[in-house]
Amino acid sequence: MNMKEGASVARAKRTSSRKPAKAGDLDGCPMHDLRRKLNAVGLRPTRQRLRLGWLLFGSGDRHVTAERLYEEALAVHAPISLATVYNTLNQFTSAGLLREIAIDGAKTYFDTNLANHQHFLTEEAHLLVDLPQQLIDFSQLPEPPEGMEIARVDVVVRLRRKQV
Amino acid sequence: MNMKEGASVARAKRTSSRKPAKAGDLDGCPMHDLRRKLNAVGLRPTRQRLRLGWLLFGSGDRHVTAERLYEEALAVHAPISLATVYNTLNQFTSAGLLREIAIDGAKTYFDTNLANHQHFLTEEAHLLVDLPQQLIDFSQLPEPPEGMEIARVDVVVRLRRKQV
DNA sequence: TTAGATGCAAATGGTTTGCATGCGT
DNA sequence: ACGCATGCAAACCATTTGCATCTAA
Repeated sequence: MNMKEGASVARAKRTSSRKPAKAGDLDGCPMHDLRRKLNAVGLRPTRQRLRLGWLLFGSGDRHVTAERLYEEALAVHAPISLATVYNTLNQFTSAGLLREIAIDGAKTYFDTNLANHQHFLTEEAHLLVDLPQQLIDFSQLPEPPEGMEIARVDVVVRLRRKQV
Repeated sequence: MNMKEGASVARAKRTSSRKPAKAGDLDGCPMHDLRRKLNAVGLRPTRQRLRLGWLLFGSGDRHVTAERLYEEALAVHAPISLATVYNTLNQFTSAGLLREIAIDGAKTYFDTNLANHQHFLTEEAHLLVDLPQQLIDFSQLPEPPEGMEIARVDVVVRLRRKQV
């Protein structure tokens, strides 16, 4: 069973070049990483979760809404129900694979970048971009009330078109 | 016309004592301030707007949802339609009397504190509290992209019950 | 008198859920 | 085969809107 993974391993044999290619290949294989990632958090690697995972984690950091991801899946002929997109995003989030971003208003964004960072938000386009640097000096966070601790700090820098 | 403002000017003549008790009456009078506040932004001081304004601005800084405000109005026997609460909150906000707070998830909060400040958010209770101090060193805000400027920076410090 | 405000109910839009069917193990 | 996962449609919930009625100026 699972010929595909076998095949991928077989083909993984390249030899030359500086990068530790051989072993790296498997680790670098998106699909393989994905299966591992899902297994690690106890989610079965189903067709739909792999599709979405591929879209989400396939290339750099992303900020997506459920709707957007749904459209992308359609676009690459990987149909999936919108409800499943929502369910999957929520599962990924509570499994710690994604992070929900605090934006007021209607839509919820999901971020594949789990590191501590902040965002630019352009108000019209509703486009989110990671901030290049840390804005907060966490050493001066205020004391939380008795019995509470700081779970996390959300920062959104709202941009508007410059008035001339 | 506008006898009321005339009257206020007349009575505003206070002379003695540190705590201008008697005269303070008018300036301190919530209803009077409210009418002035509404006039200043071009909103007619209707019964409903005065009711809500009284609840909102009557005592210190507040963080409310539309639903909550609606219940409060009922509680003080100042009935008002929920739709009107929403409309009024939005009007107050675009008039600059309130500020919308960026919280992810369902509900929208409105803040009577217009000064630049940040918030604690307790995750279960969904209770918002002003932070006592500025967290951000605004001198180190990153350059916004070409043609954009920073409209504002939202900060939410999420609290959770301390794990023992 | 009349433009603007209100209330109700219906519409909206994002998200969730119930349940029958499908699929991974 | 078993149990979790999926898809669809209906349910949900906060918020908005259309329209007839009311009210402040």
